[in-house]
Amino acid sequence: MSPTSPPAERGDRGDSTRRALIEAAITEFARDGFHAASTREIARSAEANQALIGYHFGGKEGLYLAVFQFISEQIQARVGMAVGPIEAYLAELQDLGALTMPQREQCVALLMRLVEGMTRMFTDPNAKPWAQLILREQQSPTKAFDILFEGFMSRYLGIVTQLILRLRPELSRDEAALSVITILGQILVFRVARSTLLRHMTWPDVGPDQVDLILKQIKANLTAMLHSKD
Amino acid sequence: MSPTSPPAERGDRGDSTRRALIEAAITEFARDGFHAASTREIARSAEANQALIGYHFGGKEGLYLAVFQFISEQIQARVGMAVGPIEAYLAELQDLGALTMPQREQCVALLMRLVEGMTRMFTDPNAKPWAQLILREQQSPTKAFDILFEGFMSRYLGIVTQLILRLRPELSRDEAALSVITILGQILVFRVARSTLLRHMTWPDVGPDQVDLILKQIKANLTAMLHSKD
DNA sequence: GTCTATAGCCCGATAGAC
DNA sequence: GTCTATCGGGCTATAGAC
Repeated sequence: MSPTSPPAERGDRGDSTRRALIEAAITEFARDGFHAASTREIARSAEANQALIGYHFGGKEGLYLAVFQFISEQIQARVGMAVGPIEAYLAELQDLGALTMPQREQCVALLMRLVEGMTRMFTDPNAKPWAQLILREQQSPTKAFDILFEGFMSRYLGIVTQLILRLRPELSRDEAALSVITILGQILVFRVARSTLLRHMTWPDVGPDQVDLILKQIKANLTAMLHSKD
Repeated sequence: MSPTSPPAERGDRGDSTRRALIEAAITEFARDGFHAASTREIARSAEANQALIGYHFGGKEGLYLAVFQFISEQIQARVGMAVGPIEAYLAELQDLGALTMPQREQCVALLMRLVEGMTRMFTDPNAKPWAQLILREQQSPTKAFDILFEGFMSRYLGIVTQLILRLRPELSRDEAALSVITILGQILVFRVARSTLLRHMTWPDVGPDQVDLILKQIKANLTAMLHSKD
């Protein structure tokens, strides 16, 4: 079955244990990283036996990878749904030349929706552990990073880049790709530099009202970037 | 003298040991975080005795804080130099109304220089351990984050915000402050999402040529933001 | 598939000689 | 200030009963 299947048998019991261990592990690994998490604490939090980590995942590292596999699947289910239709739409436009005005507006709308979705995902308090794990993995990538990149990042960045290229055809592929990274930066910063954000803005927290302000700012920047004449 | 002085005596020997331990600790703490670093390994790398960490810094945590004190001072020496004169210039402009064209151009030039300095600092391979430590501290801030924020972040963000406010007087203080965060994001992303960057751009590494491209992109975005009419 | 028990290792802190 | 030696504890992995 899946590459992380237990060596023997199938059954609800084992599955629910695996699931509980993964969910507990997400919290623990996110808190202070791989090394700071202990398998004892994960097992306690999952109300499972510590030895089962070895049995189901081969060890602490196997559990870590299973966590990323799980997260990647969850995000694909959440974001990937929107990506497919856009890829189809872009393929449709492919052979055509310059965009008509309605097509252009449609592309802008799609771009905004993608950016909004990603921003909401990264600012959602429920996704905090995911975000922390992903960010940590970026700075010293292990095999887990490949799972993430292949799982959803690659596709997401790809369609955003294509949309930018459509909207600013004078850009080279590299210029468009680089501008996508700066857009990503404007989204990530609200998770990455959260402490700086709160202190600089003197916000008590990032709640729904703050997310609205953040989205307004990012969208305004994006609009400005799309109208830029350099 | 300094708050982290050893409890007794003064001398070159102790100072150089302290310094060696701090520099070794920067590397070790940066690698995989506070918990993964071991005092034994730090001492070995500093060619000092492990027990001296307790003597000079009170323990592992004291050494961690001393590392951030050191980094904060280094960055202040590097960035702070530029900040003082700009603060003075902004104070000069304070009572005046709308900017004249040459004043406006001067403000844009100062802003660009600040952004370029920060970008170069964060992309400099030598600063990689600093950047890693700073970023980790943001996500689960300890006392060390206060050292950083008070040490240089606060002043830097303050003058950038003031420059933006001068250049776009129609913005509220909060709008200007938020746009500064998105600028910060465009700089940080090249460190934070380094793995994604390399894979997405298919760059082998971030060298001087890539930094030039990055700067060009960030400056173009900034220009677009400053000319935005919303 | 789940459990207990433990082997074997590395850790941070510190007492005490110099 | 620097060193050696060690204490006490937490860790992962695993053997073996059920």
